[in-house]
Amino acid sequence: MLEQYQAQTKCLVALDSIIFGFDGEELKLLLVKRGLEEHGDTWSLMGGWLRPHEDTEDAAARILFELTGLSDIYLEQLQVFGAPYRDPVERTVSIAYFALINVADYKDVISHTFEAQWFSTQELPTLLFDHGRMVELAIDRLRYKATQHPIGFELLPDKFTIPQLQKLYEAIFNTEFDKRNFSRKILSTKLLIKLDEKQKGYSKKGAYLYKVDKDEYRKVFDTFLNFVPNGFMA
Amino acid sequence: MLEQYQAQTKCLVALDSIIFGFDGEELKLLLVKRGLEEHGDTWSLMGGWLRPHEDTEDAAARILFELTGLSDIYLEQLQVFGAPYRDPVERTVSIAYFALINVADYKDVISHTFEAQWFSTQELPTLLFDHGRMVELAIDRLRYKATQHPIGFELLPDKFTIPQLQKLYEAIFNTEFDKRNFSRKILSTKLLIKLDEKQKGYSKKGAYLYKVDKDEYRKVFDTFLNFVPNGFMA
DNA sequence: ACAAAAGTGTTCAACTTACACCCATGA
DNA sequence: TCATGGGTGTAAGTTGAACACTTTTGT
Repeated sequence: MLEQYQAQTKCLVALDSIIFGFDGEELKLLLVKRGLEEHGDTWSLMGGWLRPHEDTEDAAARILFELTGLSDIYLEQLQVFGAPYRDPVERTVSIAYFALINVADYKDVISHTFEAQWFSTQELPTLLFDHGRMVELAIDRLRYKATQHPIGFELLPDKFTIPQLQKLYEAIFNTEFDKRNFSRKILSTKLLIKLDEKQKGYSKKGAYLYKVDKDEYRKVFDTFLNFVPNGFMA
Repeated sequence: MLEQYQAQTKCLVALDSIIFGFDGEELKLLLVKRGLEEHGDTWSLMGGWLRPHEDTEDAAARILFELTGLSDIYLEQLQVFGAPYRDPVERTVSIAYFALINVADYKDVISHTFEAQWFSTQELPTLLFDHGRMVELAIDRLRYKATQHPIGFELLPDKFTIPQLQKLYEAIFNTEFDKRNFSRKILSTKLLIKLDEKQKGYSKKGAYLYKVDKDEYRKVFDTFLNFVPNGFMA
């Protein structure tokens, strides 16, 4: 009975993360250049190996922490990449994740094993293996997701202004929105709480700061799939 | 340099498919009871092992073919399930896929290694390992997807009627729609071509048969992510 | 005083929803 | 002839898109 298990081939399991950040103007990706010993000086996604007794989600979070020093961040499984020769050294199945982090939180956490750098999603270098395809897919998925879920907040600091949020969505979709319509729509979700402070410095007038109503936010997220929807069909 | 690879642990990689079907009334799942030697008489998803030089997508399609005799069917990666002890026998990472098949095409392809049976999604048996969670996730995903993509056609025969399609969507969302609004909306997509035939037998009057405009269908699918959308944001 | 960004309202078109009656046919 | 399911139109409400001016304040 258990010979069925013995007879099967085993694979290395890697976890690679597409790490999105937003600097106020552009959507960015955090890429690493691994030490020379490994894959020369090709930029690649942040990745690592699954440990023997580790959950795959936990492993992705661990690896992300090792690079950025950040924990408790938005991390979603993207897809498995399992072409047989994707890694020429040895058969490896890679589970790709995408992460949304607030660039301001990522304050020069220096990784000693990796050289890390933010790249604009508009001009990325050539990436290792199939990492380029992973990135394309992740951008599509981020867009898809952002149309349906109020996911964008994950990329901003705790307090932010509506113009900042608009810039973020404009960067995600690579387009422009009308600010009157944008603010009306965003406020109609009731997910934002207006604070008494204004952000100063960026503009002369200053803009009101908002924070996310976390309870509402979670509610929207969890109940999202239980409705009868109105996209293509309903 | 390559010791990095040697030092890593390897896992078994399984592929498990959630196979959806529609019988005209209910949304169904095809489950199998593996031979007694293996996991007793617990119902489970159709699954198998990744072969040494096989792409993961190909493997999922192969396993599906082995059970159903069907090829070239809708198959989408759902998620990896990688909890360390999910399979008590040996560490196995499972890639879950969901498949949409037209029940009428699956005409008693008898699997000699497996006992297979359709179950209503409303009353499923207890499933092996974490297969129950996979199923829940797959149903959510099918709903999500069906709101955005005209994916439902995959579950119907080549020629179908609008009332049939409506029943299908009602089964997917477990709700009811107004038939006037439904047909207006479905026809507004321009994805259906009305045929000159009527389906007889089911109703006295008979209903017009339609087929999918495959070119349009592909177009919609491929371009779907390139628009600026109107869900939560845009 | 002026430049730069923030904030706010209205109108029109498109879409969504709710709702009811006649049609064709087989039994 | 009647029971069953198929097919169609309209009005009201809601939502989305387009559009311009006033406010604040740092320089």
